[in-house]
Amino acid sequence: MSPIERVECCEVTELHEDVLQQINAKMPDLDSLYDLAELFKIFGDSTRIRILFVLFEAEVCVCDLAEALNMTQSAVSHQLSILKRNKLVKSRRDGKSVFYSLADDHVRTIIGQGMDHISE
Amino acid sequence: MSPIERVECCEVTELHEDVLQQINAKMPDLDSLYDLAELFKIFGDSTRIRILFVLFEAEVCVCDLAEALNMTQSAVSHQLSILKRNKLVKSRRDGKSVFYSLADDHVRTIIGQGMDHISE
DNA sequence: TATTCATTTGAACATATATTCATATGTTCA
DNA sequence: TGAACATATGAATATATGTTCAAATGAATA
Repeated sequence: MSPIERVECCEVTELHEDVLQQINAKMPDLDSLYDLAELFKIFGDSTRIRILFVLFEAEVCVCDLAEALNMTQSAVSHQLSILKRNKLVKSRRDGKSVFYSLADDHVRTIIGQGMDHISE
Repeated sequence: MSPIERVECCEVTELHEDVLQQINAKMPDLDSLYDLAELFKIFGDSTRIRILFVLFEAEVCVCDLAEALNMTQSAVSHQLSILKRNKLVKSRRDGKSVFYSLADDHVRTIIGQGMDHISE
């Protein structure tokens, strides 16, 4: 029988041991938690948020996005590549222009929840 | 009557002008967009995500959190202060210990949506 | 095919942020 | 009151990340 590891904090052992075991049992695996953090990190930048809000309204080309956000086309393109790499937007080339749109409506849901939260 | 500003991109003017006006009309004010990004930024760190998952299960003290996450008490405390400052968790002192818990169930909803997304 | 337009990409830079370390604060109890 | 414990906090450090600049790629067209 393996020795029970001592919990060094709060001068308490068994009680905390119980709680910690229950917590560990329900905790998703570390990979999922990292993925989740990565997902939210994508939404955690105002440029990307603004891009997504534009795409809620219409499919637009890169230069229109730059115009709408009053940013350089390069900066916008960099952020679009992040959004695309994470499958939040998709793109379609039409002649010289590339048009971006939302990959799916999941994005709307997540941002909608966030809006609900900040408007209390 | 003010002159209509020229759109410099894609060699197109009126067509894009239309789209941009429609987009601007529906776009939330910049402050809200910044707040939204700030909110998601909080969730965009795996340490904070792990803390929140622990708090989904139980109200725990700082040293138990440090133990559960295998991190220093100081690092956990710093992250807790961020979560508290943004009203995602609340705290309660009991003797020498300080116990943290979720501020409200909105947090569960947001993280739940995120989990739905990453599990495709 | 040479030119122009739209976009992408890589490197450099500046800024933001997570953790560590040392120390301070707050609480209990002898 | 002094000692021990639990937590908080400030400064320093290392890393991550967003924007800019310059240059490359891709597509249309004269």
